[in-house]
Amino acid sequence: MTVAATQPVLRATLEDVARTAGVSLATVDRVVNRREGVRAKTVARVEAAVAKLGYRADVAAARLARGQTFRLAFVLPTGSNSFMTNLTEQVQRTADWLAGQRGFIDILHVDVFDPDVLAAALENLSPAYQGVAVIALDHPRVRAAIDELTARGVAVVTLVSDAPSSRRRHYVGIDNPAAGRTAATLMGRFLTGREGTVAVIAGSLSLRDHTERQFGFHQILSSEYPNLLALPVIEGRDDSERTRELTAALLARQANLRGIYCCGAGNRGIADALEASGRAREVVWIAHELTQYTRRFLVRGTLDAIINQDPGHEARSAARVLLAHCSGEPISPDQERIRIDIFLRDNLP
Amino acid sequence: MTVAATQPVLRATLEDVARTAGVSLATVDRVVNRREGVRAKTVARVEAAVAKLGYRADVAAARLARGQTFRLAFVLPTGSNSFMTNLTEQVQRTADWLAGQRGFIDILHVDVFDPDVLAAALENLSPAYQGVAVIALDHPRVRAAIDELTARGVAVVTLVSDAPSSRRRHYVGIDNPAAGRTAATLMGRFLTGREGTVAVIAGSLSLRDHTERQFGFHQILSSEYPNLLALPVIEGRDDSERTRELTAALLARQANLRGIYCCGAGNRGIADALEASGRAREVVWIAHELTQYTRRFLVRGTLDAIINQDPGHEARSAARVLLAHCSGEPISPDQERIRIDIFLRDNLP
DNA sequence: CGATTTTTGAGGTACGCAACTAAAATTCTG
DNA sequence: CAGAATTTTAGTTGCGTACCTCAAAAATCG
Repeated sequence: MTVAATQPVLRATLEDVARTAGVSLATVDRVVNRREGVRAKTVARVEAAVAKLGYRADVAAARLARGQTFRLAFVLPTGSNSFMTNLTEQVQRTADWLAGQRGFIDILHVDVFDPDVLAAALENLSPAYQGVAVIALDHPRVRAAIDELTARGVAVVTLVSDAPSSRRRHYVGIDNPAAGRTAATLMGRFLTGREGTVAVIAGSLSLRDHTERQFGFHQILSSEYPNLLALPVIEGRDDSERTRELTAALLARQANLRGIYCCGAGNRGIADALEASGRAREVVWIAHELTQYTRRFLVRGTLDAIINQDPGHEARSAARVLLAHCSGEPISPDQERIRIDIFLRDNLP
Repeated sequence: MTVAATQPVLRATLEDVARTAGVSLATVDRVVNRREGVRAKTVARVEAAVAKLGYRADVAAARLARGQTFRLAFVLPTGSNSFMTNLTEQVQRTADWLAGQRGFIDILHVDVFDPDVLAAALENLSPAYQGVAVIALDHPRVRAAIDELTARGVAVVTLVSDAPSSRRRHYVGIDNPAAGRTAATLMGRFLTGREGTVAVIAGSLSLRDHTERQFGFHQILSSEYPNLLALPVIEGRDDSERTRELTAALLARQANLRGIYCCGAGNRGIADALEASGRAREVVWIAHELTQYTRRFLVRGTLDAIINQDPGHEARSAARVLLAHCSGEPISPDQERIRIDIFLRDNLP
């Protein structure tokens, strides 16, 4: 049996470092916090002592001493679908957690789908916020609003939906073209050896994430699965009833429909239409976001796979990134990358 | 635009609560930390003040004041495969992070596959540790060692591989039968409409996680996909060369082999054999754990899907759970559940 | 060399909480 | 009802760090 990395039971403090380096506490403080006014020679002595003792600042003590607090704003959509409801709940949880860490999150409900309303909300944001997470729209006015916030020194991250050309510091969300490609691969492989058409249903073509998913989906489907023909995109406007009607019409019209990829919301409508048609088992249906409804459809076998982004991860990641930016700490891109989850009936959490 | 949950910019402190309740700091402390020796009437007064001011303890200050440190041991396998190497690295990272939080992790390298060696390591563990994470074996002696640690007041969590009948406090890892079922569903659906045999390659039948995966795999394959016949399990002993030979023999023997499910390690051997046979594209291969090798095979198209458990999540989760147990805090099961990831070429992180 | 600048030391305060001791208030006992 | 026993409360200290001031020491310069 070998033991690695055995650490001292008692952690070294700043004072220990000062003693072993033969300097005062103030000097150690200057070196550790990279303040100026210390000779290179002394710096080296102190750093040697730090290395020797394995000194690491106690984050609890540091935070307490610094005493800074953070105010963050999360701009989320009003009302809206199950995914957004979940996201809001997760942001609320994150807020509860952050409250113990000197961070405060205010949730602002805005009609994020109207660029003018969203931009106005960002423009009129209280200057009390050091960080903002926003479900963005890739629209000139919104971009301008984000850029202005950034210029004012406010850290901005986009959440779920990006505005890539803006000066936001970070995007917290999945790679949507890749999500679309993932859906296409699943669709193609689940339909190996079968010929026919595949329908693509989006919420709206003006939503960047939806168009990106479609793009990825079409890219793979057309290049890898020539047996499947993608039909023109249907806009369901994320509305269940409208989506149900459109799906029902589609099923009536397309006898050789083999699959449906829904890259937006309104899944309840698709389930209704599919189950009413009696072709639920035969048609491969792939949708986005794990919700109470999609979960049920998946278990029942109507839905074949769910592409998911974890709203809990997204909320926590956004908060972590904003906090890191506010306190000048680095972030580890690895841990903040939001994964594209695939859920089948068998690996549901 | 509506704003929710606006919080005070300045957080209320214990002193604020004491002032508004008209009692001393010490009394508030007793109430908040549920110590005895406070009249019911006073308790009510304090709690009213807490509620009114929205008081939340500052975790940084609390940790500092408490001043307790934690020592955790992670018992990991010596040498071993890519997954275990990744896991070790992630545990090391977690240790670095914890060092700033008054927690110390020692990594103990042990031959975890030998029940006697593992049990002995656990039995001889220094009493300095308040928590232990161990890649367990479900073996009487190991169980007994875990139970004794628990009896001694040490928090034990099993990592990756469980010992369900022991008194471990928690299992940090995936649901292995579900992982096997997930693999079977992917296999079955990728092979829709084709008939033939499917090989199952395990590391060793004495490893609980491997047998559980097989169980789940067979369960679904036999009930849902009668077109596919599972061959008797091959033991590759997690060794690439041995696995290569076995796979090559298998390919030579079974002309109608349609799929390979490898629920252990040794994937490099499978890739070699498959690619040498020229049937890499035709045979559906599903494996576990995303490593530098499996990633390459997936991108190349030799491997069709990876079932993964995130070692970073597992390391952090184990540390969080142990810490929570040590300081008597509750854990949120939701966040600590390790997901079964499915990776295709398109959603690789 | 003295004057000036740079570097260092010593000491202090504050952060918000936990844990301890001592004192006050209450209840109980004879 | 006094005095002891007990419960309840107040007051204090210390955790490890950040940040500040002021003076002393050292180095640099003209």
